[in-house]
Amino acid sequence: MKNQEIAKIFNEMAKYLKMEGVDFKPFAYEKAAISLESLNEDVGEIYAQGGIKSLLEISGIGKSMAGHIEEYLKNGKIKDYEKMKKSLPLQIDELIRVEGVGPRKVKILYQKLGVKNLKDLEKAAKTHKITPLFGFGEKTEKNILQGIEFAKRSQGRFLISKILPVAREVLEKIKKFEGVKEASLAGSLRRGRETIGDVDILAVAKNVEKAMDFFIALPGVEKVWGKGGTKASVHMGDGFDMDLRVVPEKSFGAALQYFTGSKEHNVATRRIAISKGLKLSEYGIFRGSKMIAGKTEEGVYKAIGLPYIEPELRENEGEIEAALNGKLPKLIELKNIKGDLHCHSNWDGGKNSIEDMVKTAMEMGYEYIGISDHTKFLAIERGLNEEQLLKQREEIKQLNLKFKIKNLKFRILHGCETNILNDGSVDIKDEILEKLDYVIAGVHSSLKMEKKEMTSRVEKAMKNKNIDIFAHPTGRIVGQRDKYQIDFDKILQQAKETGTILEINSSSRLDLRDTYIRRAKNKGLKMIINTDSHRKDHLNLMEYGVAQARRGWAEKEDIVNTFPIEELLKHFKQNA
DNA sequence: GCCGTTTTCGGCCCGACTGTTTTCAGTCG
Repeated sequence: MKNQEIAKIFNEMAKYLKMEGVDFKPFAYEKAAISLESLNEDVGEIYAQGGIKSLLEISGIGKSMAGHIEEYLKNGKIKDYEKMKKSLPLQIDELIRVEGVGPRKVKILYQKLGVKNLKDLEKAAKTHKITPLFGFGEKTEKNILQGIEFAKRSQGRFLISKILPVAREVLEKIKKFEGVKEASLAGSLRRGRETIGDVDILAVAKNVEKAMDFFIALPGVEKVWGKGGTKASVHMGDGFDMDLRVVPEKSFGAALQYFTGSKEHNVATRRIAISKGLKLSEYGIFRGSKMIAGKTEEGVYKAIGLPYIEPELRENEGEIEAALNGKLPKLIELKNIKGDLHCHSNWDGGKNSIEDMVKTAMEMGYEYIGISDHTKFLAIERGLNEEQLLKQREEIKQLNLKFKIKNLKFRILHGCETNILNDGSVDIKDEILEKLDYVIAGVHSSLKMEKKEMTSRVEKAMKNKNIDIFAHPTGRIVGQRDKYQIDFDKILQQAKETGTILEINSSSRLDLRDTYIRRAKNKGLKMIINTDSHRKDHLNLMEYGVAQARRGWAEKEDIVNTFPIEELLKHFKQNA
């Protein structure tokens, strides 16, 4: 599918246009990109079927965009884009990732200082070349350096939701390849970590050579790093590396255990093996030279006196002790989820209608969905005001009625995502919030507030008896933004006292993150896993929130949207 | 650059904050 490739180019063209200070055009390019991204059919297919004319039917695609698409499909290039790159040859994406640096600043930095990439930018900032520039200053320079630090930390790692679908596709192909008996993902991807460096795949194959050749010739492979007797390594067009290791069948479990890691967990398990007079390696468990286990992971753990430990727990953060004492958690599973309560519709900045969102939720086997559009403070998301909320409530009421008539067991809940303002109040009147089924509140502005101030700001919001869920509690966005300053212990305490549910956000926020989830669980708090969907296909992100929850040792009972609706409602303040 | 019935031209994605200014541009959500 060329959809994503073209969308990426359109997004970049939008940035170039922004650099030039062009009005509105960038928005048109971004809109076209979103449209392509969320298209279910292959744009190449659409074009092949109906030519330019059918391209024009895609929303946000006009004459000019259709022309670009045609050009790309035919020549693999878009002339206008090539021209832009030539006139300003720099790494926009990289530079823009630095918080506080946007397209306009990038252009100035390039023209005045020749900054082309992150490295140039860092050098310029460190040698204090930025401060004297017109429109810049000391503070900007300092912020840039901080931004670079963050960008560096997250470099080379990819968000799990970007990688897992690609990795799964490859895995399926390998599994189906002739002579492949078994195959599995391993590494941090299998442990469900929020970011992934590279993908590890293990397989058992009759003909190692053939399996390797198949692997390195897969579509999406951009470069082959190498191919040996047991391992092949490639670079994918999506930007990450992927390894395939072919291991003997009798060692598959041991290898899987070893390559799943983490390193810390492996050190601990090997230590236990040693204490029992055994040797654990990626080839198996040995007593002297005799192999006593290794075909399956379960067998490996059993041989050292442990029950099976779920991959998400393998961080040597107490899972070994828990296993020894029979106290391992029974982790929540994706299939336990009965609904999603943080979903946006086209009433605000979302893409799909309430009905479309509902339909998708039903197809997923959910029992309920909660519509929680932004409220008025967030102008960019076209947040709803009091009046609009009431109007929306009417529409939801009608839809619910329709389901009842059709005798379908499904319910739409009506909520909203309010904004916690600087003083801890929210932007919708209480008498309106009271009427909704539930209310989400989140911090969306003044993120650089001081810790004490931010903490009491949120504490105050939690005390509001209409606010049921505190969304994305620490404000971080993976790879983009650090969490804001907040006293998390105090937030946990306040959540406990007020019965506020903490959200685990499945989108690129993945916030709460694993360690915080565990702290919340230990405190006996209830959480909810939501997707924060802005369009229907985002509803699928749920599994990443679940993975994060599993890493935080969460069980079904800790997560309120595993409950049937009647029980779920009991956890909201007004019904408690 | 896209879109459309209140418009085929003139609206679109706005408001707060920051850091820089001396009245505002750029960035962010």
